Amino acid sequence: MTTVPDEEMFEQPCPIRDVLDRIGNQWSLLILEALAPGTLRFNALMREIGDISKQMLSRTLKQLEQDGFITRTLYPEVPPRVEYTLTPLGRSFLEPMQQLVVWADTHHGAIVAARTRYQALQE
Amino acid sequence: MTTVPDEEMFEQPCPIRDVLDRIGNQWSLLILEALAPGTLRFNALMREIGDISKQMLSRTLKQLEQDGFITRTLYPEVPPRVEYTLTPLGRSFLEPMQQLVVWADTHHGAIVAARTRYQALQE
DNA sequence: ATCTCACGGTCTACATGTTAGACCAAGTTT
DNA sequence: AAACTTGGTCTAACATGTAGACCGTGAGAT
Repeated sequence: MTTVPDEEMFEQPCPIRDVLDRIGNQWSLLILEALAPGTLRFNALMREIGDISKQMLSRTLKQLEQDGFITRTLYPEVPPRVEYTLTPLGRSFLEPMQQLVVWADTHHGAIVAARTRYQALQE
Repeated sequence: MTTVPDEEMFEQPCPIRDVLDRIGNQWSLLILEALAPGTLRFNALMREIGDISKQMLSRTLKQLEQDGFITRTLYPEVPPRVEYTLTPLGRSFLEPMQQLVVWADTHHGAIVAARTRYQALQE
């Protein structure tokens, strides 16, 4: 399973997989959402998200910067000020993501209901 | 950080968070996508996805079933046959998800370019 | 003048999540 | 009768995520 059988060598960058692996995780999505209203500083982001560790915030921000979703601006003051802002690419991603958020909001009730139903069947 | 300051007690099920925590991960998204064309059996799903472990597939499927995205049908034959199918809820999720896939496909080039640019700035 | 806090991180030890692979029971193929 | 198939579960190794200490500088409180 580490080595893919020769028959299906789709290890060549499948764009969907590549992108989904990056943004398809709680933190990236949440950070992007937090940045949607506007620029935020590191600690402000942390407060906004609430339960992310510094390390994961730092690491995920670095990834998002690498992939061109956000820019990182360091103002060499003291104490240091670092601002994170969505790039046009990042902002363009907000649209499909909003669809997702709307879907989540709309169908949340159905999901909770499904869970309850499932629970009931378990006894 | 374990205990949220009293001021911002949004521990009440934020629907977006709740839903995103579940489907906001590689495997859920990938399984849902694999199931989009139609019903699949356990091992077929594993082959389709390619690099998921049995345990994670099993666990994620159980979650998706709980949340009402898919149904699990066991045919008591031997060897056992188990089929996974999207529910209407699951199918309705495909739409915002497709938007995301289209976005990924469209902007993949830009992301790769951003990575290259970032790499170049590092030396 | 010293004590403490804020800033944006990094580092380390621990906790949790994920993986590969053995194992299961029973029927079908070799 | 030995081996393979099915859909999983279990375990031990490994990868990832967490909390919390720590850093240096400057400002405000004592």
